[in-house]
Amino acid sequence: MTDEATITRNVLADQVHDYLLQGIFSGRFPPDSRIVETRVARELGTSQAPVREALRALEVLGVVDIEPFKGARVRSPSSTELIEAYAVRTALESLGARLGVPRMTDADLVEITELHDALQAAVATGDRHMLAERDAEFHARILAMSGNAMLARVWRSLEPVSRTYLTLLAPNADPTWTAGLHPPIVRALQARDATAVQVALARHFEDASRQLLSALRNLGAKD
Amino acid sequence: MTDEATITRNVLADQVHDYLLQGIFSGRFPPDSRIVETRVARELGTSQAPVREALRALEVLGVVDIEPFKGARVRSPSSTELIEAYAVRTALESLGARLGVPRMTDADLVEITELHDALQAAVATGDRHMLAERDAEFHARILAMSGNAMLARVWRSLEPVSRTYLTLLAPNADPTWTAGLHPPIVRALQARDATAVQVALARHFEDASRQLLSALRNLGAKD
DNA sequence: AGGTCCCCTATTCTCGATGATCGATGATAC
DNA sequence: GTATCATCGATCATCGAGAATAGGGGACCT
Repeated sequence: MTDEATITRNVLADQVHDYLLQGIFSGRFPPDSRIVETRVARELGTSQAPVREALRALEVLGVVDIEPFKGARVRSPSSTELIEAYAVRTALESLGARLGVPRMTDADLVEITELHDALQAAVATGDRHMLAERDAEFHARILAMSGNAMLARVWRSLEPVSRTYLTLLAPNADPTWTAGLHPPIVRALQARDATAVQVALARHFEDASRQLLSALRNLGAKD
Repeated sequence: MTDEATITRNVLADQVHDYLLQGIFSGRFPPDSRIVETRVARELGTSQAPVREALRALEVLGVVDIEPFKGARVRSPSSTELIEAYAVRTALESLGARLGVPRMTDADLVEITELHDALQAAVATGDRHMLAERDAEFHARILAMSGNAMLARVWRSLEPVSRTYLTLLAPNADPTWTAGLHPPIVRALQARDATAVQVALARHFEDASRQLLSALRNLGAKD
């Protein structure tokens, strides 16, 4: 999975793809901002073609929106969309837990605990960008245990939307509330209790949705 | 959703995209066969660029596989992948039912019943291509009721994989078994019993997986 | 005979240029 | 003063050609 990624990186379009994706996550390309093909091409010293290919891939991924002859702009997920994505994520992770817990090795458990510690450390620093990354890693690791590659792929396709939330809307919210959501999940995993994990995930989702809604309300709902 | 599709059709890349997708579904491009950019371009009277963009989109969709400097070939999902996809599909549809049944109108119910009739008619004719289409429509309609656009989108991204199965592996199996899977779902919907729908869907999944496995075994498992 | 290297072909990948389309700006008519 | 229309700059969409790469077949060496 990872080695494949390092091999595939001889193609400009892929590099541009990563560049843009990272740029979007880091806030360099904020939501709703335009991405001008020629500008990016000049910026990276390439021609338009690879940029166009990358943009088209990003469109399918749901990260940007392309209108013919008008160009690409970064999608800014509406509040409903964010909550919808969270609901789907939870359903997927719940399936992941049901499949994964019976297969979970001790090594898995150690790794997840470590990732959880890293997540908590990120919460402590208050660095939202890193927090989003750690959060993604933690959940992805749980998904990976399921052994269902398709599940991981689908979840991954959903992740950019959720991440946008954490990096862009969270500035108005207190990130420390995230801290409390994950320990129950870890405890349930340590007990190897799949049902408990599912319950913990459901609570995670409910709390996150609630927080999300109130954060959006404070922001002045534009959707 | 549909109007957007008709608007976007002034761009060659999109037309090529549809052309290829249809070609794959119809068996014109069988699994594992190469798709040569220059050939398709000549075939359609365009240059390579739009073809490349279309292929890249199809790759993200999971329909084709692109290896750098080696080209694109139609993905032939392995049996494990198919079953994985089915599991994910079921989880998504289960969520869809839980969200959708409480919102279901009488008109929804009528439409679903009609789609179910159409599905049964397709079973009767034995036309596998049409059967795949009707099956997709039926399930998509249930998903749509949830009102969760993100859920529909994710499900849609998974659909090509499942459809490949019905059109390409089913030749060896008897398609009539599909007929028995759906009436329980419809009945549960008519009773507006979300839990019953979820149970019916779970059964649908189990039966489909079992059929799939035995069909693959007869075919000589290559995965 | 077996293995290694090199060349040759098919195809991908990239580029720079050209045509097509949009949105805004300003001119004209009423 | 307002509404309609032509024009212009910016940007997208497409093209055709040229460099880069993989895979296969033959010549050469051992």
